[in-house]
Amino acid sequence: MHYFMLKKYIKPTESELEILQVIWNKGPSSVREINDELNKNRETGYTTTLKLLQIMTDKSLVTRIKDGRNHIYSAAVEQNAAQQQMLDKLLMGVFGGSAKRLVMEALGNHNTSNEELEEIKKYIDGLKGGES
Amino acid sequence: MHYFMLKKYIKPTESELEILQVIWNKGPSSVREINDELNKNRETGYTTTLKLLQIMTDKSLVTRIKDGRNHIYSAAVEQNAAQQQMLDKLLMGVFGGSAKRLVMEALGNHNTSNEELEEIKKYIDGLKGGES
DNA sequence: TTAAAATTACGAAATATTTCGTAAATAAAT
DNA sequence: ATTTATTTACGAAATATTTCGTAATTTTAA
Repeated sequence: MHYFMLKKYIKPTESELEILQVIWNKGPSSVREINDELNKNRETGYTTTLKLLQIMTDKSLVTRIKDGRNHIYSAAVEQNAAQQQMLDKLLMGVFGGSAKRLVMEALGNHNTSNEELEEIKKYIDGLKGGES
Repeated sequence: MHYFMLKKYIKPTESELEILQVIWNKGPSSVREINDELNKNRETGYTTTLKLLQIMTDKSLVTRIKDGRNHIYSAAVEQNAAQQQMLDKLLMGVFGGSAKRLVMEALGNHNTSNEELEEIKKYIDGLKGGES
Protein backbone atom coordinates (compact mmCIF):
# COMPACT_ATOMS: atom_id res chain seq x y z
CA MET A 1 0.00 0.00 0.00
CA HIS A 2 1.60 3.24 -1.16
CA TYR A 3 0.66 6.82 -1.28
CA PHE A 4 0.73 6.91 -5.03
CA MET A 5 -2.02 4.36 -5.19
CA LEU A 6 -4.87 6.44 -6.44
CA LYS A 7 -7.70 6.23 -4.04
CA LYS A 8 -10.99 6.07 -5.85
CA TYR A 9 -13.31 8.50 -4.24
CA ILE A 10 -16.83 7.37 -3.99
CA LYS A 11 -19.11 10.31 -4.00
CA PRO A 12 -22.64 9.23 -4.71
CA THR A 13 -25.29 11.91 -4.63
CA GLU A 14 -28.25 11.54 -2.31
CA SER A 15 -30.35 9.76 -4.90
CA GLU A 16 -27.52 7.58 -6.06
CA LEU A 17 -26.97 6.47 -2.51
CA GLU A 18 -30.59 5.41 -2.18
CA ILE A 19 -30.15 3.23 -5.20
CA LEU A 20 -26.91 1.73 -3.94
CA GLN A 21 -28.71 0.89 -0.72
CA VAL A 22 -31.32 -1.06 -2.59
CA ILE A 23 -28.75 -2.99 -4.58
CA TRP A 24 -26.64 -3.68 -1.51
CA ASN A 25 -29.68 -5.05 0.26
CA LYS A 26 -31.35 -7.00 -2.50
CA GLY A 27 -28.37 -7.86 -4.67
CA PRO A 28 -28.25 -7.36 -8.44
CA SER A 29 -31.60 -6.06 -9.61
CA SER A 30 -33.51 -4.83 -12.61
CA VAL A 31 -34.64 -1.25 -13.00
CA ARG A 32 -38.17 -2.27 -12.19
CA GLU A 33 -37.17 -4.01 -9.00
CA ILE A 34 -35.12 -1.05 -7.88
CA ASN A 35 -37.85 1.39 -8.78
CA ASP A 36 -40.48 -0.64 -6.96
CA GLU A 37 -38.30 -0.67 -3.90
CA LEU A 38 -37.70 3.07 -4.02
CA ASN A 39 -41.42 3.64 -4.35
CA LYS A 40 -42.02 2.06 -0.98
CA ASN A 41 -40.58 5.25 0.46
CA ARG A 42 -41.45 7.99 -1.98
CA GLU A 43 -42.89 8.28 -5.45
CA THR A 44 -40.28 8.06 -8.17
CA GLY A 45 -40.88 7.73 -11.88
CA TYR A 46 -39.58 4.68 -13.65
CA THR A 47 -37.55 6.62 -16.18
CA THR A 48 -36.10 8.73 -13.40
CA THR A 49 -34.66 5.64 -11.79
CA LEU A 50 -33.53 4.36 -15.15
CA LYS A 51 -31.75 7.59 -15.95
CA LEU A 52 -30.00 7.60 -12.61
CA LEU A 53 -28.80 4.06 -13.17
CA GLN A 54 -27.46 5.07 -16.57
CA ILE A 55 -25.60 7.97 -15.02
CA MET A 56 -24.29 5.70 -12.28
CA THR A 57 -23.06 3.31 -14.94
CA ASP A 58 -21.09 6.13 -16.55
CA LYS A 59 -19.61 6.99 -13.16
CA SER A 60 -18.83 3.34 -12.54
CA LEU A 61 -20.88 3.22 -9.40
CA VAL A 62 -22.73 0.24 -10.85
CA THR A 63 -22.25 -2.26 -13.64
CA ARG A 64 -24.88 -4.01 -15.67
CA ILE A 65 -25.45 -7.08 -17.76
CA LYS A 66 -28.22 -7.95 -20.14
CA ASP A 67 -30.83 -10.48 -19.20
CA GLY A 68 -33.32 -10.75 -22.00
CA ARG A 69 -34.67 -7.29 -22.58
CA ASN A 70 -33.69 -6.18 -19.10
CA HIS A 71 -30.56 -4.84 -17.63
CA ILE A 72 -29.48 -6.21 -14.31
CA TYR A 73 -27.53 -3.73 -12.25
CA SER A 74 -24.93 -4.60 -9.66
CA ALA A 75 -23.07 -2.36 -7.25
CA ALA A 76 -19.56 -1.58 -8.43
CA VAL A 77 -18.53 -0.07 -5.14
CA GLU A 78 -18.12 -2.08 -1.98
CA GLN A 79 -20.64 -1.31 0.67
CA ASN A 80 -17.82 -1.30 3.18
CA ALA A 81 -15.70 1.14 1.24
CA ALA A 82 -18.61 3.50 0.84
CA GLN A 83 -19.51 3.20 4.50
CA GLN A 84 -15.97 3.84 5.57
CA GLN A 85 -15.59 6.85 3.38
CA MET A 86 -18.82 8.48 4.38
CA LEU A 87 -18.12 7.76 7.99
CA ASP A 88 -14.74 9.43 7.65
CA LYS A 89 -16.34 12.44 6.12
CA LEU A 90 -18.81 12.74 8.95
CA LEU A 91 -16.12 12.16 11.51
CA MET A 92 -13.86 14.84 10.13
CA GLY A 93 -16.48 17.26 8.99
CA VAL A 94 -18.83 17.18 11.91
CA PHE A 95 -17.16 15.55 14.88
CA GLY A 96 -13.77 17.18 14.54
CA GLY A 97 -12.12 13.81 14.10
CA SER A 98 -13.07 12.44 17.52
CA ALA A 99 -14.27 8.88 17.09
CA LYS A 100 -15.10 8.83 20.76
CA ARG A 101 -17.63 11.61 20.48
CA LEU A 102 -19.16 10.07 17.40
CA VAL A 103 -19.47 6.67 19.03
CA MET A 104 -21.02 8.06 22.16
CA GLU A 105 -23.58 10.00 20.18
CA ALA A 106 -24.37 6.94 18.13
CA LEU A 107 -24.87 4.69 21.10
CA GLY A 108 -26.57 7.27 23.26
CA ASN A 109 -29.47 8.04 21.01
CA HIS A 110 -30.28 4.74 19.44
CA ASN A 111 -31.45 1.79 21.38
CA THR A 112 -28.83 -0.80 20.94
CA SER A 113 -29.50 -4.06 22.73
CA ASN A 114 -27.50 -5.08 25.77
CA GLU A 115 -26.27 -7.99 23.78
CA GLU A 116 -24.86 -5.77 21.07
CA LEU A 117 -23.36 -3.42 23.62
CA GLU A 118 -21.56 -6.38 25.08
CA GLU A 119 -20.22 -7.34 21.68
CA ILE A 120 -18.94 -3.84 21.19
CA LYS A 121 -17.11 -4.01 24.50
CA LYS A 122 -15.46 -7.25 23.46
CA TYR A 123 -14.53 -5.66 20.17
CA ILE A 124 -12.93 -2.76 22.00
CA ASP A 125 -10.92 -5.14 24.13
CA GLY A 126 -9.63 -6.71 20.95
CA LEU A 127 -8.52 -3.32 19.69
CA LYS A 128 -6.74 -2.42 22.87
CA GLY A 129 -4.57 -5.47 22.68
CA GLY A 130 -3.86 -5.18 18.99
CA GLU A 131 -2.74 -1.64 18.45
CA SER A 132 -3.23 1.91 19.60
CA MET B 1 -42.31 15.60 24.27
CA HIS B 2 -45.06 14.77 21.81
CA TYR B 3 -45.23 13.60 18.30
CA PHE B 4 -46.89 16.74 17.12
CA MET B 5 -43.90 18.79 18.18
CA LEU B 6 -42.53 19.87 14.86
CA LYS B 7 -38.99 18.75 14.54
CA LYS B 8 -36.90 21.34 12.84
CA TYR B 9 -34.86 19.62 10.20
CA ILE B 10 -31.40 20.91 9.79
CA LYS B 11 -30.27 20.29 6.31
CA PRO B 12 -27.24 22.36 5.52
CA THR B 13 -25.66 21.86 2.15
CA GLU B 14 -22.02 20.90 1.86
CA SER B 15 -20.86 24.50 1.72
CA GLU B 16 -23.16 25.62 4.46
CA LEU B 17 -21.78 22.91 6.67
CA GLU B 18 -18.24 24.12 6.13
CA ILE B 19 -19.31 27.53 7.28
CA LEU B 20 -21.10 26.18 10.32
CA GLN B 21 -17.94 24.30 11.20
CA VAL B 22 -15.97 27.51 11.22
CA ILE B 23 -18.48 29.30 13.39
CA TRP B 24 -18.76 26.39 15.79
CA ASN B 25 -15.01 26.35 16.17
CA LYS B 26 -14.23 30.04 16.31
CA GLY B 27 -17.46 31.39 17.69
CA PRO B 28 -19.35 34.36 16.23
CA SER B 29 -17.37 35.77 13.33
CA SER B 30 -17.42 38.33 10.57
CA VAL B 31 -17.61 37.44 6.92
CA ARG B 32 -13.95 38.22 6.49
CA GLU B 33 -12.92 35.97 9.34
CA ILE B 34 -15.02 33.13 8.03
CA ASN B 35 -13.79 33.60 4.50
CA ASP B 36 -10.16 33.72 5.63
CA GLU B 37 -10.68 30.49 7.49
CA LEU B 38 -12.29 28.79 4.51
CA ASN B 39 -9.42 29.90 2.33
CA LYS B 40 -7.01 27.88 4.41
CA ASN B 41 -8.52 24.85 2.72
CA ARG B 42 -9.60 25.99 -0.70
CA GLU B 43 -9.96 29.22 -2.57
CA THR B 44 -13.31 30.88 -2.06
CA GLY B 45 -14.33 34.34 -3.13
CA TYR B 46 -15.36 36.82 -0.48
CA THR B 47 -18.75 37.53 -1.99
CA THR B 48 -19.36 33.84 -2.35
CA THR B 49 -19.02 33.39 1.37
CA LEU B 50 -21.08 36.50 1.97
CA LYS B 51 -23.86 35.25 -0.25
CA LEU B 52 -23.91 31.90 1.46
CA LEU B 53 -24.17 33.57 4.83
CA GLN B 54 -27.09 35.62 3.57
CA ILE B 55 -28.82 32.50 2.36
CA MET B 56 -28.10 30.79 5.64
CA THR B 57 -29.63 33.74 7.45
CA ASP B 58 -32.82 33.29 5.42
CA LYS B 59 -32.86 29.63 6.30
CA SER B 60 -32.21 30.46 9.94
CA LEU B 61 -29.05 28.43 10.07
CA VAL B 62 -27.27 31.51 11.40
CA THR B 63 -28.19 34.83 12.94
CA ARG B 64 -26.33 38.08 12.71
CA ILE B 65 -25.88 41.37 14.47
CA LYS B 66 -24.31 44.58 13.34
CA ASP B 67 -20.97 45.68 14.62
CA GLY B 68 -19.97 48.89 12.95
CA ARG B 69 -20.14 48.26 9.25
CA ASN B 70 -19.72 44.53 9.74
CA HIS B 71 -22.12 41.78 10.40
CA ILE B 72 -21.19 39.23 12.99
CA TYR B 73 -22.67 35.83 12.32
CA SER B 74 -23.52 33.25 14.95
CA ALA B 75 -24.69 29.68 14.52
CA ALA B 76 -28.42 29.31 15.03
CA VAL B 77 -28.32 25.56 15.13
CA GLU B 78 -26.74 23.61 17.93
CA GLN B 79 -23.66 21.73 16.96
CA ASN B 80 -25.04 18.78 18.89
CA ALA B 81 -28.37 18.79 17.10
CA ALA B 82 -26.69 18.96 13.73
CA GLN B 83 -24.29 16.19 14.68
CA GLN B 84 -27.09 14.01 15.91
CA GLN B 85 -29.16 14.50 12.84
CA MET B 86 -26.37 13.87 10.38
CA LEU B 87 -25.32 10.85 12.33
CA ASP B 88 -28.86 9.52 12.15
CA LYS B 89 -28.89 10.04 8.45
CA LEU B 90 -25.66 8.13 8.00
CA LEU B 91 -26.83 5.42 10.33
CA MET B 92 -30.08 4.88 8.50
CA GLY B 93 -28.89 5.60 5.01
CA VAL B 94 -25.65 3.72 4.99
CA PHE B 95 -25.51 1.37 7.94
CA GLY B 96 -29.05 0.09 7.77
CA GLY B 97 -29.76 1.42 11.24
CA SER B 98 -27.22 -0.72 13.01
CA ALA B 99 -25.37 1.43 15.51
CA LYS B 100 -23.18 -1.51 16.30
CA ARG B 101 -21.80 -1.74 12.79
CA LEU B 102 -21.26 1.98 12.63
CA VAL B 103 -19.46 2.05 15.93
CA MET B 104 -17.23 -0.82 15.01
CA GLU B 105 -16.28 0.79 11.73
CA ALA B 106 -15.59 4.05 13.48
CA LEU B 107 -13.37 2.51 16.11
CA GLY B 108 -11.71 0.04 13.81
CA ASN B 109 -10.31 2.46 11.31
CA HIS B 110 -9.33 5.41 13.41
CA ASN B 111 -6.76 5.20 16.08
CA THR B 112 -8.53 5.94 19.28
CA SER B 113 -6.35 5.88 22.37
CA ASN B 114 -6.66 3.11 24.92
CA GLU B 115 -7.74 5.72 27.38
CA GLU B 116 -10.63 6.81 25.21
CA LEU B 117 -11.58 3.22 24.51
CA GLU B 118 -11.80 2.68 28.23
CA GLU B 119 -14.05 5.70 28.59
CA ILE B 120 -16.30 4.34 25.92
CA LYS B 121 -16.58 1.04 27.73
CA LYS B 122 -17.58 2.82 30.89
CA TYR B 123 -20.11 4.80 28.95
CA ILE B 124 -21.56 1.59 27.57
CA ASP B 125 -21.89 0.16 31.05
CA GLY B 126 -23.85 3.22 32.01
CA LEU B 127 -26.21 2.64 29.12
CA LYS B 128 -26.79 -0.98 29.95
CA GLY B 129 -27.99 -0.15 33.40
CA GLY B 130 -30.17 2.71 32.27
CA GLU B 131 -32.44 1.39 29.61
CA SER B 132 -33.08 -0.98 26.71
C1' DT C 1 -47.37 -11.57 -38.41
C1' DT C 2 -49.23 -8.01 -36.10
C1' DA C 3 -50.49 -5.62 -31.98
C1' DA C 4 -49.68 -4.66 -27.23
C1' DA C 5 -46.66 -4.19 -23.34
C1' DA C 6 -42.43 -3.29 -21.26
C1' DT C 7 -37.82 -1.63 -21.58
C1' DT C 8 -33.92 1.34 -22.92
C1' DA C 9 -31.82 5.66 -24.81
C1' DC C 10 -31.49 10.23 -24.54
C1' DG C 11 -32.38 15.14 -24.62
C1' DA C 12 -33.90 18.58 -22.08
C1' DA C 13 -36.75 20.87 -18.55
C1' DA C 14 -37.01 21.67 -13.62
C1' DT C 15 -34.75 22.33 -9.44
C1' DA C 16 -30.92 23.02 -6.26
C1' DT C 17 -26.43 24.75 -5.22
C1' DT C 18 -22.38 27.48 -5.85
C1' DT C 19 -19.95 31.26 -7.64
C1' DC C 20 -19.20 35.85 -8.88
C1' DG C 21 -19.74 40.70 -10.80
C1' DT C 22 -21.45 45.15 -9.93
C1' DA C 23 -23.72 48.76 -7.49
C1' DA C 24 -24.86 50.90 -3.26
C1' DA C 25 -23.76 51.82 1.47
C1' DT C 26 -20.63 52.55 5.22
C1' DA C 27 -16.46 53.64 7.55
C1' DA C 28 -11.67 55.09 7.62
C1' DA C 29 -7.88 57.80 5.94
C1' DT C 30 -6.06 61.80 3.74
C1' DA D 1 -14.87 67.40 2.64
C1' DT D 2 -13.09 64.20 -0.52
C1' DT D 3 -10.99 60.10 -1.65
C1' DT D 4 -10.02 55.34 -0.69
C1' DA D 5 -10.99 50.95 1.20
C1' DT D 6 -14.14 47.67 2.94
C1' DT D 7 -18.49 45.84 3.36
C1' DT D 8 -23.29 44.55 2.11
C1' DA D 9 -27.14 43.63 -1.22
C1' DC D 10 -28.59 41.31 -4.90
C1' DG D 11 -29.22 39.53 -9.50
C1' DA D 12 -27.80 36.32 -12.36
C1' DA D 13 -24.47 33.13 -14.51
C1' DA D 14 -22.35 28.63 -13.89
C1' DT D 15 -22.67 24.15 -12.28
C1' DA D 16 -24.76 20.02 -10.29
C1' DT D 17 -28.67 17.11 -9.54
C1' DT D 18 -33.20 15.32 -10.31
C1' DT D 19 -37.13 14.50 -13.00
C1' DC D 20 -39.63 13.35 -16.95
C1' DG D 21 -41.40 13.06 -21.85
C1' DT D 22 -40.87 10.83 -26.14
C1' DA D 23 -38.93 7.83 -29.52
C1' DA D 24 -36.73 3.63 -30.55
C1' DT D 25 -36.06 -1.13 -29.36
C1' DT D 26 -37.19 -5.58 -27.73
C1' DT D 27 -40.14 -9.12 -26.00
C1' DT D 28 -44.54 -11.26 -25.30
C1' DA D 29 -49.18 -12.25 -26.55
C1' DA D 30 -52.92 -12.49 -29.61
